[in-house]
Amino acid sequence: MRKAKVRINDENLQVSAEILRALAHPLRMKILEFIDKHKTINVNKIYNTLKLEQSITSQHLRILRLADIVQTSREGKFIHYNINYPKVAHVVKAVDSFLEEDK
Amino acid sequence: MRKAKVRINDENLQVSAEILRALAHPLRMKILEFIDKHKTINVNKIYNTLKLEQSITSQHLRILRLADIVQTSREGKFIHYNINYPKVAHVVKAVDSFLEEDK
DNA sequence: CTAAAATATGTAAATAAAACGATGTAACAA
DNA sequence: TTGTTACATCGTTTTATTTACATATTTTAG
Repeated sequence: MRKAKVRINDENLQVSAEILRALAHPLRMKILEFIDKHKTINVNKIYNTLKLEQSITSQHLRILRLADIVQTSREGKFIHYNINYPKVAHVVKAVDSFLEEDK
Repeated sequence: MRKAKVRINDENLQVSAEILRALAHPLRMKILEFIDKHKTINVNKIYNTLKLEQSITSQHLRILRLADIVQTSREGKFIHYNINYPKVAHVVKAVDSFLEEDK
């Protein structure tokens, strides 16, 4: 099956690299997996369960938010995090088609 | 289509993050794309065509080599770089299944 | 053997990211 | 109100990455 090949310009490279950077941290991946596992979950649960510092957790969540990898919704005092699956799928697809043996 | 869900341990997280980090740099992505485009190519062609410094190019290639994203073969004075597609595919698949909506 | 070409590596300086602790803000409960 | 909980952000220190330049290594040509 022949796949479409995406030719990438410098701006795209910058953006793609930024998103990959956001993913490329063990703690962030762990947090993401945790959110994923629960579909939606608040910050307290994340850092208590994973035994992380509150501020560190918030900072990593911020990076994920800025990269648009997660989304939030407030419910009273709580802020629920959930994964932006379309975005993740997009990233995966981008890396996939960016380097593709079958031209 | 239901996909297999990979539960990931700390070591896997570390390894995945390392590979993603190697990918997550605009210049490295540019170099990778260039290698990809040519299937196999030497360092000279890379830095001359992309207008990069020789040592910087070598240093980024080193990072890609250590992450096992590219492979090399020597032919006389020249060292040919080519992409380790199975590895890239593996990374893509890992990210893909790591965060997967369909459980 | 010596010189030059192709590539890699060492290292210092610059820059960026991470961690840490403290403070800020919003929502709610008393 | 005031206090407390949930979360975010700020300022600083620590650590990692990137760049830049010089030097080293390997191979080949002369």
